Amino acid sequence: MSSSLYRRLHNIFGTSLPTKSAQTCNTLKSLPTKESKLKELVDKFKKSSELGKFRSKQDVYYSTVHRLASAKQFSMIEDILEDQKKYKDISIEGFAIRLITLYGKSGMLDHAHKMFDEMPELQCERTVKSFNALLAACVNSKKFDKVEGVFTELRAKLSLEPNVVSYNTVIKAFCEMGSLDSALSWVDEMERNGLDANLITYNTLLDAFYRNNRFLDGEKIWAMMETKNVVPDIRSYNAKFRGLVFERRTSEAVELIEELRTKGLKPDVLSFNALIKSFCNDGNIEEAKRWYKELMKCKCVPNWVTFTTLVPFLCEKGEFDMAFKICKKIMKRHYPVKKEILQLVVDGLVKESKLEEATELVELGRSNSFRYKLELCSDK
DNA sequence: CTAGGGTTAG
Repeated sequence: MSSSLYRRLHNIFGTSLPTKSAQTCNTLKSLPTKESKLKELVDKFKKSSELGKFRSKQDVYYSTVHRLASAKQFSMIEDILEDQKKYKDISIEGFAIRLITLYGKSGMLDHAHKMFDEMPELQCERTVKSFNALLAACVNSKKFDKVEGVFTELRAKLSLEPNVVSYNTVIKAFCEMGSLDSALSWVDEMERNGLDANLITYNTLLDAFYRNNRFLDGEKIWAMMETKNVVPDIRSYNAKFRGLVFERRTSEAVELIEELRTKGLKPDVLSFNALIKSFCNDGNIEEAKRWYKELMKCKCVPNWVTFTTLVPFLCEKGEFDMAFKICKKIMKRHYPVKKEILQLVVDGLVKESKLEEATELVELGRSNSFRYKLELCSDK
């Protein structure tokens, strides 16, 4: 192998020493730290918030807060969200809900709760929707054990009537805690209050039961749906696929594809991923490949999971050409890719002296890092 | 603008 290719392969996987120029950069220039860059972002965000049009862009709020949360800059999140309370929008419930949701997704449940408590003094009406946003904030912040308390306390104190969404959120919390039987008893509770479980309720339960390897109970939920005339959708089927794959019942998974098709549903990426995984488990590469092709034929988009299940298996079987093709497809969609898997493919291609392909993958890997796009002040 | 359900991880 040429030495320059070798060096490039090692650079991309980070196993070589930093280059001279990088060292110089770090020592002499003292690059702006991540925090100071984010601080800049915070200031820009607060300045932009003065514009009413900016405040209506909720996706910018979500992406900015998400970026700060993944950098663990929680005080910056507090900074930009508390700053929003001075605008008249805060008396619109939808805007307050946005802040509650953002705090919840950032794991800041106390802040979400405080926001909810402050709504009356901010002249903002509270309905069951903001109540539900607070319940969801418990779930999103993974403080699942807080849900029940918030539910009972607020129902008593504010005499808000919970609806299906409220119950579904509580049920989700119990599912996440693995308390599946409590989740079921909340379905009863909800029905005692005159509310019917809907498709979302059932899908939440199906997902939890099959995921916890309680296949027979999953089947019981499925039967309940039928008696209540709730029509399963592709998510219901995908939950069942997970159960079948876990139980290594590959042929039944194949039959399930046929079944959902007769019901007028279309399998999606998750369905195909399940089939691919099942055949990989069985060591059946031909069928795994066939289902990948079927996925492509159905105009589904292979994703991170497709990649992670299929590519290592292809490498194991020495099918580096197909592994290469799939890697290219995935990386062009800018999914962050596990570099250990990429390494397997590159090693295989190098072993087969397919240096051009190996180089191409390495180059793609270099540009594969996730890029954050944000256009602040784009509406000035 | 407004609340609830899917694989990873950003």
